[in-house]
Amino acid sequence: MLRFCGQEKCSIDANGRVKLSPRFIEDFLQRCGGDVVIHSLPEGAVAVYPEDVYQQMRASVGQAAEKAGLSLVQRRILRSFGALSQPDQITRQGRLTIPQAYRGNAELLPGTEVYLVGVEIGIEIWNAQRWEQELQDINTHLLQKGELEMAADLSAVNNEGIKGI
Amino acid sequence: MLRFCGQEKCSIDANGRVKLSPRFIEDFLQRCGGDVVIHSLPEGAVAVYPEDVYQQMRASVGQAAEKAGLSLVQRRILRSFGALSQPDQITRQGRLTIPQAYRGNAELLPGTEVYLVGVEIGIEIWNAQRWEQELQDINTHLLQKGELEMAADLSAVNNEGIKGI
DNA sequence: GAATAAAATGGATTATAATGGAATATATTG
DNA sequence: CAATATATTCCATTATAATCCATTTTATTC
Repeated sequence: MLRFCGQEKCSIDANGRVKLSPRFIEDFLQRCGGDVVIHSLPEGAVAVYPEDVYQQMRASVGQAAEKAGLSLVQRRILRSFGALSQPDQITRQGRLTIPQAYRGNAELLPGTEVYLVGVEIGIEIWNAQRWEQELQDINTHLLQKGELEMAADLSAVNNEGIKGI
Repeated sequence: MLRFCGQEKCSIDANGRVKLSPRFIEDFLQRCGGDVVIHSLPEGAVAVYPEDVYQQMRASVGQAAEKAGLSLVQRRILRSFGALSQPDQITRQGRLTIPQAYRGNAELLPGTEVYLVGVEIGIEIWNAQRWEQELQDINTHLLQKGELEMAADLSAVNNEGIKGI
């Protein structure tokens, strides 16, 4: 079954909350009972992951916590995870409060238009304008990659001859 | 479960105390009953660790006590832990007094705006302005890293050619 | 060593913000 | 077009944060 996909446009209420679409609510309830982790992304948006998904992501980066604190570098790593992530709850009405501290960087202040974007392992919340820009950037990148692939296909003829076709 | 994470903005009261957020209070009570160690960080902030976390960090530096007095390096390590750390208590109202001696270096004088920052193994208390700078530095670094990864994705096409066709 | 002054502590009060629920408006479906 | 479902707004309640004040402790001075 396909989870956490599609996009929905909606707005942030006066208290800094978003109401999720029924599909996303269902996805989160089934996956984690509504216990999620909000993560502030450097590209200017926030991600919402089921708690265990976040734990997995976090663990893959490593860094046994207690050894840290000794070096400036390790403290910065801890900060970048600790400060930029925090637990949250999807209420029984399907609402989610965006943490105060993350609103500025993501431009998600009360009243703004946003997109809820499915990213397969969770969702992301984007300022509407920014999301439209991001979509464009993604497209540009994919097109560039496509061009490079076509070029590589041609140059392969010189180097190896044709295998596949 | 996720502990010691997120950020909260608040201010230092007239007597040099901060009131922790309920989440941090809970984290400390569960972890150590409110017995913490304050450590003055060279980057200009103070860290608050549960006592046992601090002990572990301290232990990982080595059995300095026996070797003490033998080398300048050892003596300096002892000093940096001895002089720059001291025990403290989170009161039953969730307040924490910032030791006089550490207020200057961290710019945490009575009346100033601060951030309480979760760092997974404890929290850090930052002067608000300084923290905003630090966050920006962290974000810039993460963004740069991201850009490099995107570039690598493109150049991978050249190296591998097309496999699929 | 006693008295005074300064500071620190703990509690309580007030103001502000977050929360949950319900009602209304809008969109979607049959 | 009617009925249902979903989104948005509003309001009452609760929780939280900041402020103030009385008490205790510590330091200083005579």
